[in-house]
Amino acid sequence: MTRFEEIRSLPLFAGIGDEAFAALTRGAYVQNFPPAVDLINEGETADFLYIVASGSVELYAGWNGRETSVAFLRPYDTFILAATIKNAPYLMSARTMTKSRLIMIPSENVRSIFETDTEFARAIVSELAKCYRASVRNLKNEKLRTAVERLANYIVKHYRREGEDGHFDLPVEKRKLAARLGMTPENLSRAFSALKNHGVEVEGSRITIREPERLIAFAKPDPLIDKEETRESPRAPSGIA
Amino acid sequence: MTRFEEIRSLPLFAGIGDEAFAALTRGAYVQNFPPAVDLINEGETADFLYIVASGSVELYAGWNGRETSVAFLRPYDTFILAATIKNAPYLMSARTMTKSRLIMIPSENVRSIFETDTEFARAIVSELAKCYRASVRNLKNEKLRTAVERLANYIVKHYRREGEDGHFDLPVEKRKLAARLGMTPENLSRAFSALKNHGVEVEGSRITIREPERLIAFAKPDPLIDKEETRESPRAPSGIA
DNA sequence: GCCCCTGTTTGACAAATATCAAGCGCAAAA
DNA sequence: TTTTGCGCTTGATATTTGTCAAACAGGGGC
Repeated sequence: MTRFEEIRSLPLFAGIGDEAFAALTRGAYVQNFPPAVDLINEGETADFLYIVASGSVELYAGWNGRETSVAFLRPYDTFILAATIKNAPYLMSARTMTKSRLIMIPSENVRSIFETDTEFARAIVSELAKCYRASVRNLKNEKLRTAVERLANYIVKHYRREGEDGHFDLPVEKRKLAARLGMTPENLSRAFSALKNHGVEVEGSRITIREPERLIAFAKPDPLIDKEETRESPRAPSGIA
Repeated sequence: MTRFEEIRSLPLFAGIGDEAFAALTRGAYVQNFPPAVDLINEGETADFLYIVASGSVELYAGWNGRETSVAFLRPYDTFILAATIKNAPYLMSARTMTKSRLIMIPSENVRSIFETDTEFARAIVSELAKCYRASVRNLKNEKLRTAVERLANYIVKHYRREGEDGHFDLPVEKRKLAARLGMTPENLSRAFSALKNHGVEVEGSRITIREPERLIAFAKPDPLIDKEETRESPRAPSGIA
């Protein structure tokens, strides 16, 4: 029994042995953070692999005075895995969005247990592939869709996730959502207005989908862009012999 | 000695044993393709891992009648690694750009050798991390920069790669470059014009950088967006004790 | 050498998105 | 309750990017 019991059963660790898990968490931290705390900055080198145990974390990046959000993370997402593995500088910064509990595992441990534990190696690869594919989806979303279309698909995704009873609350400030969707807050405001014509109503952070069919007809969600992937790699295609 | 001698020394295979390499290439193909041949389509499932042995390949994706280029590959890039590992559908399509020779390794082999060969596992992870990071750079480039800025940085990158003697030839059609940089051909044309004010001259596919300092001052290249990464993961930070 | 095809450029215009400034509204602090 | 602050919205406008159509240019086949 360790401080890290809560992550022991995560897909990333479920398959590995007790000694390997102990070695992995040696020198690891569990730490609580208030909202809006900077965790890492792009350009720094990767000393830890992070796991979100509770709360939420924003990955973002900047250039030439501009800034954009790349991802919103929830339990039990990991971040900075690629930089950890390559022992390379972070490409993104991270900050807490809400009060959060994070688990920090020394990069060195990740690299060395990777060598000795095949199950862990497989889990790492699967997690990495998941992150990579998420990034490709993100890129397609950005390059192939307009701002209104991105918002429409964001709403469809949450509509499906949070029960399809026709409404949900935005989990983040609108300004952050705007950055995540690659637009300005003003433009997001107008995009919400535009979606009134497609059966969406907004009141503060409460989103009501009056006519799901119309919204979906407009958004044209595509599994190759919008589907959320699990970390677990299927050993065989499900459903097909 | 096998048909696959030419890839035996690639970083991806260099560290693995002869038997493992033989097992990996069992059932593999080397195949020549003319230009503009469709290789795979997004949504299909991954039967092979591809390696570009010669020529060049375009990764692209479409949605709702639109299409965009995601990457241009050269020897000895791999593609579709993440889908191979997760046994999941491709998120991108691929076609040859020029006459190309491709090596195709059955996904099943990749997955099974991954289990038994630690060196191969490490190489796979490193390759995957490289692709992931490239995708993040791609996304930052797209979200943080205007069309003209993306073009300027593209030129700076090639200026540095192809010898800094002040000129180089575009390796692809302008229409494809436009798609890669996330704009229309017409807009690319105008972006080239705009760069005349920053020391760049264009004549057909010949790019001449008259005033590199001015171009670079405008482009503001950033290693966290524009640097090209090697697949090899450093075992320790170089230069620092 | 000439023609045709295709890719590129240019121009005029429209749509999408950003910017700047002001006003609004709600919630926390006084 | 009132005030204040901050995030959000709205309006006016500028910039960026896309669309459509036409002109242009160069290379391959005849």
